[in-house]
Amino acid sequence: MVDHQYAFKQFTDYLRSEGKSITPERLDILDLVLHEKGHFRIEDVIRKNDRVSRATIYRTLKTIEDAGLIKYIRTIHDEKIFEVVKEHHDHMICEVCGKIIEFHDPDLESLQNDICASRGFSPTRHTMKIFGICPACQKHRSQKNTPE
Amino acid sequence: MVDHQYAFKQFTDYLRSEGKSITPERLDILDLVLHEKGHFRIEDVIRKNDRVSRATIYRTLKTIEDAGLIKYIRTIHDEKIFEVVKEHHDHMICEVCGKIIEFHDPDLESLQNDICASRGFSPTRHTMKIFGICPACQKHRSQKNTPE
DNA sequence: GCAATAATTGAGAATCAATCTCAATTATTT
DNA sequence: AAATAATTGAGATTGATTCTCAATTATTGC
Ligand SMILES: [Mn+2]
Ligand SMILES: [Mn+2]
Ligand SMILES: [Zn+2]
Ligand SMILES: [Zn+2]
Repeated sequence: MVDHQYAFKQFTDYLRSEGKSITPERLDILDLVLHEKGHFRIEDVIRKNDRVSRATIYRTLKTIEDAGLIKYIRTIHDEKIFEVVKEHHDHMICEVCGKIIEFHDPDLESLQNDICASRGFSPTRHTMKIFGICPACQKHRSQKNTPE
Repeated sequence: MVDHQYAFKQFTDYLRSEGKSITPERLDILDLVLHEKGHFRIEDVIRKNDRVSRATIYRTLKTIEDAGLIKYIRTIHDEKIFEVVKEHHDHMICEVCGKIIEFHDPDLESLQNDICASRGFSPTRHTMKIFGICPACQKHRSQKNTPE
């Protein structure tokens, strides 16, 4: 998981370095976000919070993103899905149930860097999403299709 | 590039197989799209066409996408960018000038498949985007930063 | 080819997430 | 604590995309 105290320090350091104020609204949203398990949508944050306005939630999520503490991916239906930034990883997304599986492969990462180097491209970050069918959904399917 | 005649056949076959009509509007949009070089936006299609309505353009781009003839990626600014589907490839996207560089690496592809196999995930497709700085923009930067 | 039937189209309305406005409030600085 | 600067909230606005439905066009079966 993520060390909340460290995340708060990161965030307040970022705010100070940018000349931005440290407000209860910003700290509340960060706190809420840190308590989310896995992936979440903006509407989740709006729903779970009755104190901070919609406008400030949008503004603050962008600020937290700029601080490097959250990021988002897009589902197969093009929905924005946020997550707290941990170690770098990529995603497998099930096209049947929508489940998101995180993975990390050092060989993949270094191969990507090699490919960039060979083309003179200087990479800063990447996203990779593999769409397909997760193990659980494969089981369901094979059961349904099994003749009696 | 892409064989236009073959693309039209693919599209009309798809339409027939789905019980959809073959209309001048649909063929016009496909023709326009096939003549686009590289990547294009919906607004480009709307601008370049004065015959077909906006609503039909949206509907038809989705239909052409469903037929597997175009797909889209998202830029760093989250804009939808379409392209005609050719051989599979991935993208490097310059964060300075927005340039999109296509690449394909067989080792990368097979490594991805291995990773999926090891986790019991059955992949159907993937997208990978590497953000960074393209060779041209690196030159500009080093020139600007060079002391006189 | 022609009538009957089914699908598509276009113009504008509607939707909806995201952004903007600006006066009131709150944080920061001195 | 006062002065200054930044932020917030409520609601308006935007803008891309989708929807509506009557008019038009394509398809199907003679
Ligand atoms: Mn993740
Ligand atoms: Mn491409
Ligand atoms: Zn699944
Ligand atoms: Zn560039």
